[in-house]
Amino acid sequence: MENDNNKEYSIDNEQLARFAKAMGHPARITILQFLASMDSCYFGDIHNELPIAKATVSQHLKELKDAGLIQGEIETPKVKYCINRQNWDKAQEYFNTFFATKKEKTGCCN
Amino acid sequence: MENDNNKEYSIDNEQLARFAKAMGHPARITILQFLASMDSCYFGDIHNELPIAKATVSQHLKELKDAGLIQGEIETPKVKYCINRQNWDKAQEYFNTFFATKKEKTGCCN
DNA sequence: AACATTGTTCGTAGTTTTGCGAACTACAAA
DNA sequence: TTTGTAGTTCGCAAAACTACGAACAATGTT
Repeated sequence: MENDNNKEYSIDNEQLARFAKAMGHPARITILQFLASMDSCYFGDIHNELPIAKATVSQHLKELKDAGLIQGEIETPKVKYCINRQNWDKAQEYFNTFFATKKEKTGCCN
Repeated sequence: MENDNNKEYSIDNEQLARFAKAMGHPARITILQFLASMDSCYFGDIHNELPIAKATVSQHLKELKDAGLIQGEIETPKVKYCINRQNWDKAQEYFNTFFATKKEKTGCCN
């Protein structure tokens, strides 16, 4: 009988991959780091930190928002962004757990 | 005068984004976790853990190798893969530092 | 009302990613 | 020599990503 393992990705792995993917671009890393270093700030300030057009910045912010890492709030006429601390902590935990993976098996080819 | 900040991504941010991007797919997370849990194993064992064709697995492995997170070694007629511990540790440090970002500024919109 | 400010959304273009089957390479065994 | 095993590479297609300028929306100012 074939080894019909659970051939799907676990929810945790999906979630971790999702966080990682959101962090998978230097502009988004820069945005996250910038936001993490303060309470909050406006779109314009973020745009000012980056070498790309505002339309592109807006897109990156949307992706980070979709991944749950940041949140935005309209403060007419500006838009204030900040880290979503809850998910930020969650992401940190995911990464910590991931890198803490211990060698539990002997390896399938020893 | 315009605030002509350093409009480029730092090497560190590029590197972190690179690692994150490599981790930005559930299949690759699964592979990394699998390899991290043992000393090493063969392509076939990895393929066996995943719900995708071998050609696709091979591609994912190549990406992880390019990102420096794993390494492969021919052991005719098989190919043995393992975590690149040096870069793994480096990645871990990058993520740790990233998530440890402290609020040093008051925020540009307080 | 006309204009300025702040961002988002749209349309477009080019690149990259993801995935697969088929073909191929390298070696070992029958 | 033919066959089998273990993976990689190729060629292709669909989807997603990255980026930009232009157009737009929402509000405030003159």
